[in-house]
Amino acid sequence: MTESAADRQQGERSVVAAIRDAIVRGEFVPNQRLVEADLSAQFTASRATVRAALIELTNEGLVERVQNRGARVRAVSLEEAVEISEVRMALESLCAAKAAERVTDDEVGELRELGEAMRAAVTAGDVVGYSGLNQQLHRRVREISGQRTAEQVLERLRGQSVRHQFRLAMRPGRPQVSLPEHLAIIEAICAHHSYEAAEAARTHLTSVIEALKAADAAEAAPLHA
Amino acid sequence: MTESAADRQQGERSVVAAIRDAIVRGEFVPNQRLVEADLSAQFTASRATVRAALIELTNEGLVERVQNRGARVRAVSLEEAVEISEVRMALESLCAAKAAERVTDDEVGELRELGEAMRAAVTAGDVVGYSGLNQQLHRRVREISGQRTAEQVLERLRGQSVRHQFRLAMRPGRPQVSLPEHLAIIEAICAHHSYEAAEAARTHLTSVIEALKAADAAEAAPLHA
DNA sequence: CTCGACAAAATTGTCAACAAATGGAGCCGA
DNA sequence: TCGGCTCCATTTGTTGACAATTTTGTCGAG
Repeated sequence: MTESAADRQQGERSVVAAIRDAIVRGEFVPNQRLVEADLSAQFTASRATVRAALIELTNEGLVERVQNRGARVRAVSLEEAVEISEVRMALESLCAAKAAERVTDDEVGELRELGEAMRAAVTAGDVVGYSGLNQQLHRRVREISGQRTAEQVLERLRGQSVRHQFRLAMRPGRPQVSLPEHLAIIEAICAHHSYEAAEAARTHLTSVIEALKAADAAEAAPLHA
Repeated sequence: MTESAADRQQGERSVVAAIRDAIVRGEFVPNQRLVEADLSAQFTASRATVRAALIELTNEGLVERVQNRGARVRAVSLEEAVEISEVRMALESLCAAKAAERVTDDEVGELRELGEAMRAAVTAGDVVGYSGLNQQLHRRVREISGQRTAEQVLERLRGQSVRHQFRLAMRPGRPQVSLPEHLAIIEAICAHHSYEAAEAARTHLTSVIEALKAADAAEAAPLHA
């Protein structure tokens, strides 16, 4: 059951992808030990291949490795999630500003469509769909910025915080808060206002950080069910 | 001769360090092919160990790897160096702001001493010493900020751009320009002025970017020797 | 019953050999 | 001479086995 779709292709690349998927999808929970022999059997790859994959995932920040003590799924604390969001704030505002300078007419149309789709998803109460569009928007802005260094860093950080992001998206009322922030980013970029775009990105990430803290506080005191 | 200091210890960790050192020190030049068997012989480690090291260095951005075609030292173009500096601008200003909020009295003394040492090095014309103090300052600011996520990202980027940084430091007149910028960062942090600290960091990195472009343009036209 | 030493099991680190893929040299034919 | 083909040398990808290390379990002394 666990070999969802990635164990038929072989090779290190696919093993990396398979383990990453398992972690991101929550199949492997935080702090779970990742024993090389077990993974080797589960993904029908040699131990060396698994080992290489674990090294790669370690540098992506998804796995923790200690000498002679093996690897485990890295657990990102609230504190770390906030740190990650702060770095994202710095880098996404940079990307938003650059995107506002470089965006083409075609891309303006594309972004506006994305914005409309997001608005529709929120109206329809489609939380999962909105979450996907959300990621799509952030990725597209990074791509348009042409800042590949920032893009790579942000992509890495996304993997680490995806669990917190998902939890956030599920909180009632959250989409209604983030939607106008996203639309503000889109409008600033489409209007080629780089300073405003950066500021809108900052505002959005500040809101994310606040929501992260609030969500954690709420879940730490589950006395209202 | 090439086994400077890292071939007596054994293990993957030391091989990683040894190869990284060789790249950073310029022993391995950009685009040089890194054949696993050769490295294996040079560092007296097995090929598997070398392979693991190359994977790790790939994720650090020092090495490029293509399937079935091996690894080579990654060459960072001027364009990429500028991108890296832009990301550094975003993150170091974040760290400077945080450092200004959290700096202790002891650390204030330490930073001021560092500043004096830098001033002395410039006065004495000790370019290499100044370069070292420079790195020390940037690292210390990152540490004081307590932003470990940003710290890790910046450390990775430093490795990639160290060659460009070094070239910059060697340009005549450069220390005289960057010294006051560094002192401004120090003063803002020591005064607990977070906004000014961030601004000073921005100013400094902007200057770095300008100098990078200028240095490249000058070296592209070497008609004055 | 607790603590420490010792032994056994599990797990990672390392190695050498084999299989597959790539790039180029040389050859053949037009 | 040039284009394309085959074959070969080089290099990477993968596998299984072995060595070193850590952790766990057990036993006995106090």
